[in-house]
Amino acid sequence: MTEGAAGTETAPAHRYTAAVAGQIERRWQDYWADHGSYRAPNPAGTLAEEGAPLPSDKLFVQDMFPYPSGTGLHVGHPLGFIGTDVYARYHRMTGRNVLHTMGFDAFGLPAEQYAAQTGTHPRTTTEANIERYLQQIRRLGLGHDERRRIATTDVEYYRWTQWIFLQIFNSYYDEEQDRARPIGELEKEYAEGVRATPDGRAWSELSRVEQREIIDEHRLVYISEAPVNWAPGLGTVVANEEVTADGRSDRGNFPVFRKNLRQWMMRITSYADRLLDDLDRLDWPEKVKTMQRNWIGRSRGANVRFPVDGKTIEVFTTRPDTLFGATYMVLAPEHPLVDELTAEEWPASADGQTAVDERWTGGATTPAEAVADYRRQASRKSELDRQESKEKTGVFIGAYAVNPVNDARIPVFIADYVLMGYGTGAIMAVPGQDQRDWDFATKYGLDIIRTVQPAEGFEGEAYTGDGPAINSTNADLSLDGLGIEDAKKAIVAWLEEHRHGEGTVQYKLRDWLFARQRYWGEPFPIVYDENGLPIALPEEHLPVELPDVADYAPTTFDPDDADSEPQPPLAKATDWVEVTLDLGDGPKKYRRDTNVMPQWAGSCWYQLRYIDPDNHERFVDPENERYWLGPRPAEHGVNDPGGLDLYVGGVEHAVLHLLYSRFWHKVLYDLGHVSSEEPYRRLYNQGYIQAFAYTDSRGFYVPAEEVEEKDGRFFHNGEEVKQEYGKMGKSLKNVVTPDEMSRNYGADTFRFYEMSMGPLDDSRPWATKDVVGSHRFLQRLWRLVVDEETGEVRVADTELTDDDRRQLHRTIAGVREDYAELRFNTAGAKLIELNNYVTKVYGAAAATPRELAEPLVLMLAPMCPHVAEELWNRLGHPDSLVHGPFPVPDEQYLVDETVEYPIQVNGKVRSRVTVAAEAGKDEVRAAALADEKIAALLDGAEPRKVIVVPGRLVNVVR
RNA sequence: GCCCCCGUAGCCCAACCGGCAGAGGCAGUCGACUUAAAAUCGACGCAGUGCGGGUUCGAGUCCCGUCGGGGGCACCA
Repeated sequence: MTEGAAGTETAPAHRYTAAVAGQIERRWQDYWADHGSYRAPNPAGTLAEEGAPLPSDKLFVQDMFPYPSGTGLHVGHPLGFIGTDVYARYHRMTGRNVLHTMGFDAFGLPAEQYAAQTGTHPRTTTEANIERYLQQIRRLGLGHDERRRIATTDVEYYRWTQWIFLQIFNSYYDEEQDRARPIGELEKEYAEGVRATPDGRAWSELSRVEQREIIDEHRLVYISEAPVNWAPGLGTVVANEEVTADGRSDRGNFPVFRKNLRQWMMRITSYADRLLDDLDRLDWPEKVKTMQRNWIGRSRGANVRFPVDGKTIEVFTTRPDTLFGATYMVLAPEHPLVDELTAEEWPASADGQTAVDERWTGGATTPAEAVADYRRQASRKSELDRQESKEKTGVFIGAYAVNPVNDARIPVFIADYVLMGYGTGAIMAVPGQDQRDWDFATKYGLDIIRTVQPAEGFEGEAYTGDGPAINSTNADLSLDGLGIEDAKKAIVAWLEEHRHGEGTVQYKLRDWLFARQRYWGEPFPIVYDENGLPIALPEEHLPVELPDVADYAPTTFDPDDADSEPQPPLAKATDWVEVTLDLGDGPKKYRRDTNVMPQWAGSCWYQLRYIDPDNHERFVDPENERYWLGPRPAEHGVNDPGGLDLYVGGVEHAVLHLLYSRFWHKVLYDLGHVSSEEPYRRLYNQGYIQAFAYTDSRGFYVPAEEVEEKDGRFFHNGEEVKQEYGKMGKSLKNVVTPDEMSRNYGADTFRFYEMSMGPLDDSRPWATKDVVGSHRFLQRLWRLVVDEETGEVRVADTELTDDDRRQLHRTIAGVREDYAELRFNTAGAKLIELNNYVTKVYGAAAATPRELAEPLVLMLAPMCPHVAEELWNRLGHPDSLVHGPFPVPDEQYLVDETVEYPIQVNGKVRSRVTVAAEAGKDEVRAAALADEKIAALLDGAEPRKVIVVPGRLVNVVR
């Protein structure tokens, strides 16, 4: 009993309030830091622990690399971080060696742009932002191994990024062995004559420059004069993956132009098959796998060559079986053969009698004029126009090709529905089986020949379904009657035999444009010699440090000025660019490469550096890599590629980061530097926390926290406002920060709330008003252990009832399963349920049984580590619970002695009967039928059927 | 246009292999404490699972159609 209420105007002195939570949280955060509680020992190197046996059971959990933005975090940002922390903590408590840390992807545009505006060095801004970011996440009590923090901007880190670049640069893809090999082995093959030079001369007869040029063509990193995506408004080129569907830059939303420039490329296409096929070995969301599959875009088909006036048009088709139905051809307007093939004047039409169809000429008097006009029109169309209007257009170029299967003369067109960037930039058009070709053919009056018999009742136009081939016979080949697959095999064999083509595979995936004309990124470890050839710096010249420059920004241009040329900031650092080095043949003058790597570079391999963050000899010690990332077939199956045990992040990186990272990892694997074939065995996409925003009648945002709801309408200062749903952001005036949540409720409450809002992979709206529920739960739990008035521990060693044990062990079993399956919302609900039970039974009693209180505290620990530590400590345990124990369920309390069966009659519950748990089907059936309500309903009639589902229910069908 | 995911109570969400629609939280109502209020504590479930069909003894769960929301791809030959 508490004494009289006099003077208790405030809350009891020892209640779990935000202030108490704050003290506890800081105290335990200091304790963990002082004790290095989250340090995960390595097998070898500086982070190995002498004398202590290393658990073979390990877990490597990682969050996607955050960019330390200067604007600070809102409550949505840490969702995944807390999720991984809970998961990591649970496993750490069960005795596993858990590696969890967090670093920063710190190169990138914002710091550079800020530098350009203010003159502050990007490093200064970046470091300040990282510090700010760390303050925010430290307040949340994330159990990171602080020794393993890295930032991509650390010279010691990017030194190894450059080193990996050199590994890739110094490699080529051996198609026979299907793996990357050191470039030196290729050179040896040339030198020994195992491999022939392009022009057949002996290797030794070639000049050094010639030799280098041949070698350079095989490297996995190469310079190419190729169409790249130039964004004048950004002042840099960007990768294909960074261009949106409407032809703008992912970042900044500037127009992007295709332009031929000399640029660094990475030969990711060599890995297309492996990147695609190995998806099957990964435990990833299907959605992400599908996106990668689509991006790689493998299609199997054939290349077919069509003769035209002594020249040849080569096309790629996935439907070589329809070759007999090819009635015309189309080249992309920018196809290099167009100029060569365009006729002097319009020929007579195919039958040689009449003039050429006037629909084909675009009204021009000569084919050259038609082509020029059409090209002009096509180039004026933006990407967006092209997509919006799918109306087919094109012109005849006055030439006829010959279909190799039947010698038919078929007209050649140019049309912008054929893209230069895919396949060979030319197609054979088969209107009978392709809707695009059908549309074009009907518009221009071209022949349509069906070569697949449409299914019965087919009423569409082009028929793309399966069916027997028809109209597909020549002198020595007939496909007629064959299904699509068999017809493909037959025609490909025929094409190969007659040298008209061959089976082949095409990919949408292009090589990775790897250079950016910016300042705040990793410099290339490359110099150019007097011949202008790139030379990889030897390892001992690393790191190549970023020089200081006066002006951090690349020259940007009018976003629409397609003719501008990139001018990188590093080019202005002439003292740095012009360098004298001794690369083995005496000091010579060289010119440094002035590009920097794209931001993706640093995040391609950070999981490897987390493993061995201060290894100065290697980027990662092989023994440590094998321990943390190596394949574990015994646990994950014979196909296990290895990699992180859990990687959590947003789905927006589905293609870019995750594809690049896999690519680098595979190169490192091929070269023998890592034992794992994939970086991320298991991937999980957390959802997004979104928020409501409100606009007033003028369309301006009003502070969301000041809006009141009444009867489904919303008011701000009495004025009705409109509700919107979406992102959290300063401009939307709806930002809620983790800092204010920690201040108002404590970090543990915030963590618990975030986890209990719903499944981790769901997106959902933030609701500050709901947080109080989580806070009340922790208060109630606290109250079971600590007397709010006196602060004394109110736990005693009393005996539990059977009911207590059943409740407890059922909870333990359920919570363990939920934690292991990342179902933190239901784990939380089970803890609340148990807590409510204990409160009900012992809340008013003198004391809470220790046997209930302790497991409850331990099970809470992954989600609310601070308050759990505090209570565990007050319960008399001097050691931290970071490493457990975690309660284990006692099987005997998981089974009930009796089971209550609902009895349905025709599917509707009519009665209930309780029988012994071990009762057989017949006993349950008998008990059900003996029930008076059921007997009454049956009214003496024999039931038609009685279904007994053991442990579930009985259904009586009458 | 094509493909994928999701629609359960006023709101956020549970519900295993098809087996009693409700675990948990918010809000609400009632009660206790209080001079009062807040805080706290206790009690109370209002929907039949977006809609229409189908399969089944039985459907939130499986199938078909449809509507709504979210996402991906988009002339890829």
